[in-house]
Formats: sequence, C-alpha cells, structure tokens
Amino acid sequence: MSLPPKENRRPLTLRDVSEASGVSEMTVSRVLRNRGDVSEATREKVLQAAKALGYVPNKIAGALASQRVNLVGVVIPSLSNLVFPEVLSGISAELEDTGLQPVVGVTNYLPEKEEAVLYEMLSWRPSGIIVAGLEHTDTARAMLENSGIPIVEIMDVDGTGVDSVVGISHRRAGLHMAEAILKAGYRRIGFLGTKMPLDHRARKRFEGFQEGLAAAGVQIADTEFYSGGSALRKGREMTQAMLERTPDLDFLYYSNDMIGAGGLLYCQENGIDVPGKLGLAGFNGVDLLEGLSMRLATMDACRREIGRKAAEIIAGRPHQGLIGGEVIELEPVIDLGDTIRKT
Amino acid sequence: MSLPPKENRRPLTLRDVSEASGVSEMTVSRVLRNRGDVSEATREKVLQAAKALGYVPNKIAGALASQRVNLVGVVIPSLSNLVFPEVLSGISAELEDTGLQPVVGVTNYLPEKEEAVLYEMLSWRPSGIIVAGLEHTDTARAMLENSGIPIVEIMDVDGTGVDSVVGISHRRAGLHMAEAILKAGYRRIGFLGTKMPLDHRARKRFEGFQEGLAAAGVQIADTEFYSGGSALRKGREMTQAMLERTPDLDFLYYSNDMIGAGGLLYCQENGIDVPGKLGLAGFNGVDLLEGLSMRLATMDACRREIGRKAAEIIAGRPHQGLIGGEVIELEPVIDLGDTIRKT
DNA sequence: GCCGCCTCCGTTATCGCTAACATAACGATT
DNA sequence: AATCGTTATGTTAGCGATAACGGAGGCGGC
Repeated sequence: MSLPPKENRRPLTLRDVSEASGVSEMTVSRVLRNRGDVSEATREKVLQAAKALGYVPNKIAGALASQRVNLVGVVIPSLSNLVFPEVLSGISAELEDTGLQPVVGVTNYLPEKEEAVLYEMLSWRPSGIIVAGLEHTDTARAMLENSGIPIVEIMDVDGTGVDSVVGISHRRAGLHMAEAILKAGYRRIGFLGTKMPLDHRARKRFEGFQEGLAAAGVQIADTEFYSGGSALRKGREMTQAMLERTPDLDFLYYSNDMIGAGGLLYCQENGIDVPGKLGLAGFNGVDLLEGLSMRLATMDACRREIGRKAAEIIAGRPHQGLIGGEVIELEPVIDLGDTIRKT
Repeated sequence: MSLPPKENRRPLTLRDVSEASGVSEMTVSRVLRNRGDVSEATREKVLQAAKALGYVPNKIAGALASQRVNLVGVVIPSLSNLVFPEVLSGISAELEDTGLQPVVGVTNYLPEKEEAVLYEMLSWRPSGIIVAGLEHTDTARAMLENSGIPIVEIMDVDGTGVDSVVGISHRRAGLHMAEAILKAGYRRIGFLGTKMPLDHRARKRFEGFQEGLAAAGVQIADTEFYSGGSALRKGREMTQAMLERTPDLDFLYYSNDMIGAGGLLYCQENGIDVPGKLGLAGFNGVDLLEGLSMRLATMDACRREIGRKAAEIIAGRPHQGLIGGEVIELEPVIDLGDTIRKT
C-alpha cells in the first residue's frame, strides 16, 4: 500500500477508493454511507481500501448531489454571556445522535451582523436555523421566511416569530420577580442592568418589572446601567454608586446574575445586612455562582431546555410532517435563594 | 415582481437571477462575487434582480466548482471552560475581514470525539484547521497530516505538532509559578486541580510545578482533585477539605482561576490571613474574576493572542508561500495579585 | 482600412458525489 | 423450464455553481 509522495498528491476521491477496491464508485458511496444493500464481503473490502488510503468523503459534493446538508445553523449574540454556551450545550446534546451538527455564528448583538451571519449560513443550505431573539432586520426576516427550512427563534416569546419559537416570557419573568419582591415587603427598589439597547430580553424584563411594581403603586427608585468590562466588578461598582446616591433603598434587582454576584460581594464585605436590610436578586440561574456563601435570588431561564426543545423541533421536522409554527413557552421558576427575606 | 406562492416554489438558482436580469449565469456569478469585469449598468441590473427575488447563493455548489471553501475549522474541548470562548474571540477578530469564517467543534476532552469532529470537518474541505492541544489519536493525526490544508495546534507547545503550533509551555508555566512561590518564602504547598486525565495542559502544568519545587528540594505536601460541578463551589470545598486534612499548609496552587476563586472566598469568609499565613494562586487570568475584593495571583495564558496568531497563520498561508510548520511560543506573564506576599 | 487591444460577457466543461433506474445473478416457485 | 422476487452491483444524469477560454464590439494608432 504505497502512497505517492505527499507533496504532489491530488486529493482523493471516491474513484480512487473504487479503483483500489475493484468496485464501482456507487458501491463505495453506499458502503461509506451505510445505505442500500451491500454484501458483507465487498463492504469489508471497501472499508479497508478507504482506510488504507486515508480517504475522507467530500461532503460538499455529497450535499450538492443529495440536496441534503447535515448542518444546523445556530445564531447567538455572544459566547461570553455564559447563557449561550449553555443553550448550545442543550442543542448539541439533543442533536447528538441525529446525524445533525450545529454550526455557530455570533452577532455581538448587532442586527446587521446577524443579517450577515444568517446570509452566510443560509448560503450553505442547512437543515434548519436556530436564532436567538425575535427581533431581526427586515431583510433578515425575509431571508428566513423564504429559506424554506425550519426556523426556530429561541429565548424569548414576547412577540411574533417567523416560524417556531421556544423560550420564556421575559416580560412576565420581570413581572413575577417584582411581585415576589413586593410580597417580601420591600418597597424602595433600585434596578441595575446593562446599557445595551439591543439586548431586547433584558429590556423586556425591565419593562415587565416596572409593570409589576406599578400594579402595586410602586415606582423604581433608582437605576444604573453599564456596558462592557468585567460584570462582577461592574456589579460591585454600580452597587456602591447606587447605595451612596440613594441610601434608603431596600432592594436591588440586577438584570443578570453576574453583576448581582458583584453586588452581593460588595454587600458582604461592607457588612450590609442581606436580606434583612437590603434584598438582592439577579436573573438566569447560572450555576457558576453556586460557590458563593449566600445564594443569590434568581430566576432560571431554562437555558439548556430551550436548546433541547429547539433542536428537537429541527431534528423532528422531517418526520412529523412539515407543519411548523409551534410556539413553546417555558415557565421560569423563581429561586428566592438567601437574598430575599422569607415572609 | 410577483413571486409564485411560497408553498410550491423551488429553490432559487443563478439561472433564475440570470433570466430575471437578462444576462448569463456567469455574469450574475461575477456580479455577486465582485470578480471580473462587469459594467456598472449590468451590475446594477443583476443586483436588483437578485434582491427582488431574495436570492441567496449556494455556496455548496460554489465551493465544489471553485475548490475553495471559506471556512476554518476550530476544534476545542469545551465551551464552558471560559478559556476557549476567549480563544475563539481572538480567532473571530483576526478572521473578521479575511472572508474566512470559523466553524466550531467541541470534543468534551474525548480523543474519539475529537477524531469524529475532525473527520466531519475535513469532509467539508475547510481552508484550515485550528485544534487545541498536541495530543490526538493516531488516526486523527494521520487525517490532519494527509489533509493538505494548514493545521494549527494551539494552547500548548510542549510536544511536537503536525504542522504549525501556537501556544505557551504549560510545563514552564507551572515551573515559573513554583519558583515565584518559593521565592516568596512559602514551603508547605498543596495542589488542587481537575481529575481529568485528558486535560494534558493541566497535567503538564502540574508536572512543571512539581519539577520547579523539586529543584529546591521541596515536595508537594498534599493534593486534591475534582471533576464536574460548579468550579467555584468545588474550589471552596476542596480548600476546606485540604486545610482540615493538612492544617500546616502555607500555600495552595490551583489548576485554574475558578477553583482558586472559590478557595479565596473560603479563606476570606473564614478569616484566614491571605497572603500572610496562606498564599494562593490560580491559572489563566480570567477577567471574569476581576470583581473580587482581592486579586488572585495567576498567570495569563495569552488566550486571545493565541487565537489571533493561529488565525493569522491560516489566513496568511495562501499569500506567503505554503511553507508551514511555524512554532510560535508565547510567554505567559505571572501576576502576583494580592494573594502572594511580596518579598 | 487593418491590426491590436481593451472591456464586457457568453459557452463549455468540469467539481465529486448521489438519486433513480437498469441489470445481473441466483434460488425459489409453479 | 419459464417466471418471479431478491439481493448485489453498475450506469446515467444531474446537483448549482465556477474556471478557463473565446468572441463581439469599440477605439486608437499607423
């Protein structure tokens, strides 16, 4: 089995394998895809030849010929947000033995970037697209609608989707947290969040939160927004700033757990009585933080579950008729942790 | 511009655009790729037709015909490790305007999974592969060698690579940390790390660390390994366990910053004098932790820089001759933070 | 007026594989 | 022995784009 010198070797094709094993290209193709009837004898022969040559099939040609691509596009705003890798992990797990493979694109929360990423992905004709959020440019939305493949918009259900939707209502999540806070007796409430106007889910939580307070005649007493930098430190800094500016606050609601944890650390170090004098809550339920001495109140965003369900829709679509348009709303559960006083 | 009903519409091709705009397919192709001479008039005409139809090029066909694929495979062990998203971000940034696009594959630290992921990726004939680590199965290594595309192995330079290599010496990183610790006067040293036998880089750091201690006649006094779970909490738990078992330790070296942070929190809460009575150090320099009240001693693993350089090699290869085989060793800098006493 | 040289655009032949159909070989069935 | 069904393999015709080359038309120089 002597291979030609590495330098001037042209790429291997099915033909090489077929010649090496004395059968037709079609038979080799069948063996390598485990499709159609092939006798055990030739199967062995072919596999051996393929291995000896080090042949790797060319999926580009295969996909073109079969009009089938085993890729699923996953478009998310960021990889550093912690939340998205978890969603991804749910997707991967569900796709594990379906033969489908996720391909990730990152948008940095920029609509135009999202549009570009979607264009690029669609040009590979994937079996489906999973995209975070319901807000897209008009062009992007049109592309998705015309693509002819299953689309699943994830994370958020407050709005209308292109096709299927899997997520939670961030508006109601904010609202429920407001209710829980009020129920615990807190009244002077501050909000700390990200400045990003393009994080629609954080915005919706904020709006729902305000709405929940308003229903009880309570208004947010102070707000503070940040952008960029280490979330933990920002949480610490913002907390300090807010407490100095508005010392009579009795609750701080953070738009994510990371800045909430920063705030918690600040309070602990400065001997502030949590949750007695000051209550705290975040959002997401990241288990990265499980190691803190006090468990921050939070709300699980069902991240893995969202990933799973979305992948399930894409993977299942070919089988169970191509109806599409499902909307799956998950219910985030509130976890009072140790930073909201029990009533 | 009336489109047929969405239901029974077959996928658009170049031909549709060419008919709609009254030129040949080739001309449309040229316009959409900005290649070759096309008059401004026809260019406009074609773009307008493409847009009106909502045409998205089929890169599968394009790639097959041109034998060029604008994808770069990136194979990493995990996305939850924090380190890898950062490497990825470096890669993305560098690839930004080269027309190349990263495609991520995750191996969960399993060699067989890595092999499978590489096989899958190579079957798409990417322009290059960036893969974490120097340790691969024989088959995987053979595939990479035979692929005929640029390969960059990243993170680690302690070993021999298939083609190019960009990383740091984890062995020397461990060794230097040992020296710094000894120099500060600590002698009773414990090591806390991950149990994963497949995290070769952690292992190499550990070995280098032991070597560094041994050079001064010091041996590790105690070790503790974990697997799975919240790193922060594990760090806390392991620290407690170790200090109870071996109370006379004066230094704890953690194999990553996250468990180190857990240990630091434990010490702070339990009134242990850091760095006076007990010194601490981690590894990686994750800025997620910047918000802690005390800065953990650590060593920057040059993650973004590694990503950048690797991407640079892949992107640059076509231009500057196809020599290949570069080895770029970056120098991690030690950051004593606040948890090693200054001499 | 002929030639050459642009500029712009079309024609033809792949790229490597697979769907769909065709065929061969062989035993079982009647 | 003719017929049929099965199983195992081969043949043909694309899939939708691009590379490479070719040709038409316009313009200037001699």
